[in-house]
Amino acid sequence: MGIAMVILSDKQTNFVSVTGSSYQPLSPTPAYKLVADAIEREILSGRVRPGQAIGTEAELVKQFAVNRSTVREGIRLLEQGGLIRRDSSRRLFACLPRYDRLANRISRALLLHQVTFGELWEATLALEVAVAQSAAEHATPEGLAALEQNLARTREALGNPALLAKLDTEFHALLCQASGNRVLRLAREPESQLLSPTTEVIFSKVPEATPRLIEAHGFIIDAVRRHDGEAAVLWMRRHVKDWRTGFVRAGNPLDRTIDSLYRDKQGESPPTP
Amino acid sequence: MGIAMVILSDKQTNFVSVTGSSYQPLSPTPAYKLVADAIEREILSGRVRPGQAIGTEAELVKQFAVNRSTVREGIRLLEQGGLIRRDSSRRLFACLPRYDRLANRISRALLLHQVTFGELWEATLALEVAVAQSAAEHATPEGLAALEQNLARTREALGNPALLAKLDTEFHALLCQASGNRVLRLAREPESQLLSPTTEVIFSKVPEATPRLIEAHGFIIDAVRRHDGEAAVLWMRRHVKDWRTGFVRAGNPLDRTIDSLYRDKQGESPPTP
DNA sequence: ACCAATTTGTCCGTATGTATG
DNA sequence: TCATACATACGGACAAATTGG
Repeated sequence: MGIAMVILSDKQTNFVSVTGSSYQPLSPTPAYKLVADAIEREILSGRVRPGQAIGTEAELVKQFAVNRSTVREGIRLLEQGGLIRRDSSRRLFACLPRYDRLANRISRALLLHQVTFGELWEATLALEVAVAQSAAEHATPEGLAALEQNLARTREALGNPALLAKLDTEFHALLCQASGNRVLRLAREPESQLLSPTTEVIFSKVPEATPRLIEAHGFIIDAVRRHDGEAAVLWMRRHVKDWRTGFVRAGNPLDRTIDSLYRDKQGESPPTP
Repeated sequence: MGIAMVILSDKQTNFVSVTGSSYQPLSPTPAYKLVADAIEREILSGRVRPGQAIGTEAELVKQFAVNRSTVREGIRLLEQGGLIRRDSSRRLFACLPRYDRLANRISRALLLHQVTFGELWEATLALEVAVAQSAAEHATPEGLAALEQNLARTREALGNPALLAKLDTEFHALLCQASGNRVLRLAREPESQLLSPTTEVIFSKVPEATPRLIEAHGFIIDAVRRHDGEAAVLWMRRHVKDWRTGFVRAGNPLDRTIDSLYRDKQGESPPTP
């Protein structure tokens, strides 16, 4: 019922009385957006915690005194934004926006903006180096174990480009997880999504890439184990640069757009939610 | 009309005939989502270029053979996702997802995930250093002029924390623009949004921060002018570290959550679209 | 395991005000 | 001025799922 008050007061500000006689409409916000905003405020302000239930549609209809379709339009806005979710029983819950959904959006946007491999690589270098540094500072034994297991599996994947690419992507994700930095995790996800298809091509076209990858991953793990940030950064930098070299050796120019890479692999569609 | 075919064939795959007698429903995708997906495919595949017009609602109704409400639900999904837009005449156009909208989403998510200043700072350091490097390599005279103008205005803003914070934020945005790397631009935007309120606090509580900021900005501009990436990186690193120091001097622990900072400044609401 | 009430998903038709040409 | 198209909102219908006995 608190929500209803909010929206009603908002509605009143849609019109401002002007001294004298007339009224001036002030960008009358649509009702469905007022509904969405009111609920969003509840969540962002912390009055409704993630995981906590929002009322049923019927309740919201009563509280806001609007039609169910209107409530549903507002809800759809928030659902699309990842702020609320429906569980199996389809009741509404506040929730934390999921990383992968956000990352998907960003990947899609970068594709449409026709960013080049070079731009993507530059950002990746910066982020991966930061991840290496942070992982060396914060890694736990469990994180290290996961990395070592990944390396072991990589050693057994020689000659299997698809699997190698998958394991390489996983290695960097695990390293970032070990760093415990959620901002880095969200920032590197889109780049990772977009670049993984290039990795496979490199492994199939540039044979020497595989041993160098295994060497680099091994040294990075060693550095992380010793909490030696400098060494981790050094090897990570080398590793990421190697991979740019591989991309060029595979016959691609650095200013090739990422979406042209996807367009070539006809079957594979770009990241879709 | 090509779109209509797509959706019709999709509809048929909702039901799969099983050898013998019965039919098995296969997660019947709602009609409005089929509409949205069909249009999204057109855009992502490049068959519809950003800026190009989509049909009117009535045309889509005919093509998909569904009710207008259904078309509108689908359209709203894409509009919310930033893939299509309406111009002044309300006709539908494909468009490039806007950076600031995406960045807003991410900022909101990071807030809700209760990331700490430390996490944010770590990512910012990495990205800003990369920006400095890239800007030194790619900056044009126009980009440099904009940076210099920003610096001049900063020198005149002494003692005005709010304006200083605004100009500092602008400086880093301009530098990133000068680098010409759109991936970096999108990656650093959310961090920038979330951290700008902390900047203001620092300037008001830590007097020595202002001259150090002006000094650093000046040296960064010099380095960029000389295309001296190393110097640009050096000064940027110093600058970003300074700012962490300022945050601590202002009395905050590094593991303070960002949303707690926003909650304190009651008036200022967190980033809303 | 069955039934009845509730809730949600989906879709349709209509109405009103507004912007466009 | 008028016709058209659009945004918004409402009301309702029916199917399917969920809940609570």
